[in-house]
Amino acid sequence: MSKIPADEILDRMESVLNIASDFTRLKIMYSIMNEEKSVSEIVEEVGASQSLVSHQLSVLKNADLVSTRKDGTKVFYRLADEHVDMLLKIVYEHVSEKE
Amino acid sequence: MSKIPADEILDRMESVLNIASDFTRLKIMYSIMNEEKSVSEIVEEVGASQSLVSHQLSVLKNADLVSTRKDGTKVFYRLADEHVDMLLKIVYEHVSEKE
DNA sequence: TTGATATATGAAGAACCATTCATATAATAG
DNA sequence: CTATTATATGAATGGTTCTTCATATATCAA
Repeated sequence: MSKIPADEILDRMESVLNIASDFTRLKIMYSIMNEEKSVSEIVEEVGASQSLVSHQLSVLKNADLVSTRKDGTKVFYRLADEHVDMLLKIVYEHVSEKE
Repeated sequence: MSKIPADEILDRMESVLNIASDFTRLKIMYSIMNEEKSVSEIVEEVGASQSLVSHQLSVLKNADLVSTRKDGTKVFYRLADEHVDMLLKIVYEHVSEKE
């Protein structure tokens, strides 16, 4: 009989899920799943415009789904923690199991 | 070096995440997390209008996040599978760990 | 059939968001 | 300092969606 969480928690959950639920952002998260990458590397791998990738990286950063490291003119992004990995894996499994 | 999944998979992942990312739908999913409930029970526990709950239940159903059982005039809803549970738990943990 | 209860649905409006385009900032090399 | 490379950001737009209101359908009792 698990109670419904407090509104504040639900709001934060809604925010995280909503931010994860975007085609470009999903691609970005997969791109940096196992190794950090610079913005330009992500742009190339994801195949979206520099502006769009940068916008979406800032959205992901604000939601604490990714974190950054700066080195010279480059900024390297990586997934924030293992929850993000697990989130992607579970959803991947869920949609893969449908016939 | 996990590759980015195919567009079709990403589309489905986007859809599942997007549908999970709603305040009312999160409340509904928590409401039926451990036991199936009828629509009217869900309406009462969630504290939203009958119309809104019904609309959102149909959204959840179409996305295969919940499944149903009919008994007389009542319709009982439950979470579709253990992935939905896990999804909620992981996101809950993620947002709870922030200071 | 009539009434009551349970659930579903169509339409409409307000709010929100992804993407593009143009431009700005930052860091480094020469 | 200037040029270049790397990244970020503001504005605008087109599209989407949550919610409400009103109404419809369905099941059962009497």
